[in-house]
Amino acid sequence: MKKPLSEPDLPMEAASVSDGTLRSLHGYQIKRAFNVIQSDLNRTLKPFKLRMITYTALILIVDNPGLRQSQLAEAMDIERPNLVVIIDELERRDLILRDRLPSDRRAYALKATLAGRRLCEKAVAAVQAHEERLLKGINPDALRTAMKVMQLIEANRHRET
Amino acid sequence: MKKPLSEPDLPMEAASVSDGTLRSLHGYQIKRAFNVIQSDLNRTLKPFKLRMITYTALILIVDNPGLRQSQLAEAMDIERPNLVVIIDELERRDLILRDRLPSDRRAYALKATLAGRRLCEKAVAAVQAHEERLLKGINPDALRTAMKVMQLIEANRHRET
DNA sequence: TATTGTTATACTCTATAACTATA
DNA sequence: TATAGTTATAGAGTATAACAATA
Repeated sequence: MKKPLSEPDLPMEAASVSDGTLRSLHGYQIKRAFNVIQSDLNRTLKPFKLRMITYTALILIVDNPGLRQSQLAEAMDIERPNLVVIIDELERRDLILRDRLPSDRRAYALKATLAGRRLCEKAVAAVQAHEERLLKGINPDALRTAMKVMQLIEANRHRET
Repeated sequence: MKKPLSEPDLPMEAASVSDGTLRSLHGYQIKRAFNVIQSDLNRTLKPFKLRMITYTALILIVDNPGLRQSQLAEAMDIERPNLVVIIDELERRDLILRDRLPSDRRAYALKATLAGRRLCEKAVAAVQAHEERLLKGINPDALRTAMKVMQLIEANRHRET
C-alpha cells in the first residue's frame, strides 16, 4: 500500500485501492509489519546462519541455562514438535547442547556452549542495529504502547475450540 | 509466555524463563500477537470457507471493483504468483470474476459477484466480532497508536540488496 | 495414566525464475 | 523491450496424531 490513492495515469477501468486501513481488520496491518520485520531480520541474521526462530531459541537458552524443551516451546509459543528441529540445528552447530536431567530422564536441560554464547552476543548486536533501523523515527512512548497492545492481544487469545 | 516467572514446583535444575520482552527483539512480540490474531481469525472465517488472505482479497475486490491483480497484489503486499491461487479459489467459488480489460488485454478487472458481496458482508460481521473479542480492554487511543507504529515499521522496510 | 521428546505428515504463506500473451 | 498474469517449485512456519521412554 505504498501508493495510497489514485494514480494519475490509470485507465478509467482500473480502480484505485482504498487507502490504508482495511475495514475491520487491524490484524492485516500487524501482518504486514511482521512480514517486514521478519524478512529484514532474517537478512540481518543471515551472516550468522540464524533465522528469527533459531535466534530466539538461542537467546532464550543463553539467558536461561537449563531450560527444558517443553519450557522453551511454551516460552516461544510454538508446538513441541516444531522445536525439535530447531534444537537439532543449534546442537549440530555446537551452539547448544542437550544435557540429560538426572532428576527426570525424559527431559533435557538445554545449555549454550561458549561458541553459542559468543555467536549470540554478536547476533544481538546486529539485531539491535536492525531494530534501530526499523524503528527509526518512532516515538519511544508510542513503541512502548504498541508493544503493550501486542501483549494484550496475545492475552486475549481465544482458547475454546 | 503465560507464566512470567518461576514455577514453585520445579526441580532445581530447571530454570525459569525470563519474563516478557526478549532482549532487543520487539519483532518477536509482534510475531506472537500476529499468530494469535491469525489463528483466531481463521477459526472465525472457517464457516465461510475463507482464510485471512482470501478474506482480505475478497474485501478489497468488493470495495474496489475493477481492481487488477497486480494492483491487488501490491495492496496486499504479496507477490503476484501467490495471488493467482487466491483469485483462482475465489473465482472457482463464484465469489468474484475476472473480466478482461478491453484497453489492455493482458490484464483482468476483478469484480465481486452478488454472492461474493453477500458472503463478504456476513464475513465482515463475524470479523468485527472477532476483533472486538481480541481487542477487548484495549484503549482505543493505544490501539490507534499501535496501528500507526505498524505502518511506520512497514514504511522503514529495508530495500537494498 | 501422564509427560518429554520425537517422528511423520500436511497445510499455509512466502519468494523466485521462467514462461505466454499482450503492449 | 517491458508488463500482466501464470506455472512450477522451494523454503519456512505451523499444527496434529501417534510413538518410545520415563514418570
